[in-house]
Amino acid sequence: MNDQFSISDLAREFSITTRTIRFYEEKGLLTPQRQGSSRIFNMTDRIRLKLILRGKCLGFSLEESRDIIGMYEPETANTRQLEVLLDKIYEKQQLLEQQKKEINKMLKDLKNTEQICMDTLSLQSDEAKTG
Amino acid sequence: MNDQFSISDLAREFSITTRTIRFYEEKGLLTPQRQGSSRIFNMTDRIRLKLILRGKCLGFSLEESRDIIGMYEPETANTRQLEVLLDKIYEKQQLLEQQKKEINKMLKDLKNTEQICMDTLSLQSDEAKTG
DNA sequence: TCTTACGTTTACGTTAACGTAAAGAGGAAT
DNA sequence: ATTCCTCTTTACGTTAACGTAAACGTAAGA
Repeated sequence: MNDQFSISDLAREFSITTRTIRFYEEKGLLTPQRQGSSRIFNMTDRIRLKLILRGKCLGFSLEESRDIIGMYEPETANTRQLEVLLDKIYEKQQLLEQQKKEINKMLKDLKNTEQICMDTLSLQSDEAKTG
Repeated sequence: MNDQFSISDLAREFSITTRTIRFYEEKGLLTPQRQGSSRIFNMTDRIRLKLILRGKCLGFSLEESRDIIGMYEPETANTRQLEVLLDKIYEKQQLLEQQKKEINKMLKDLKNTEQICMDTLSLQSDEAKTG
């Protein structure tokens, strides 16, 4: 079945440990089915895991990732919940745009330092020739 | 002097605690001068602190920020160090570009969910009128 | 002179996010 | 039958990044 994953399937695919996956379940971020005592994950679980790891890569806590997951699944929400959700979405969008700005600043600075490094290196190789 | 900051000056400016600043010094990320027993920070310290906090916002550890700081101050490096530094810079650039991609994915998804929310809400308000 | 505000060091406490080890169950292969 | 592999639960351990509290020094202001 294309929609069935064991815990080690997912662990392998995303290069994490099974402990990590169990921990996420413990925290309520994943809710796999059971076959006997073994966990069976489906596509929804897989996507959630992907979101968690993406959030992690961006410096989000698991609690923030929990929010993010909620933002991806608005189907069950009522009007009030949807409004709260929209607010959260706006907020998160602002934060992401801000992060992009910080990244761009850092990239610009790194490019600058890169140039300095290369200039210095080429200067040193010149000195080696003439000195 | 425009280039002198007390610990609480910086704490106030960046909305962090003095404990945090002392902690960064303890870890060797900041190296303020002393006036008696009091710490005196200069512009370099301020910039370093800014870099640390920017890194933090992007999910970097203090050790990674230590690396970043090194990338901003290549003056003292010799040839070998510069080459290592360049490698680190390339690596960090890759990572930052990757982070930007993740952010864009997430922004796209959020925009999508936002639309769904708004559609659902407007649908519900229609139902309220006709129901 | 006393309080208030700021600074110091030392040191134990806390939280998130897992790591790691122990002890065991269930199924497949030799 | 036993070895191997994957799975389970329980539970203590660990690290980063500070928080918090105690106990103290110093200088300004009422």
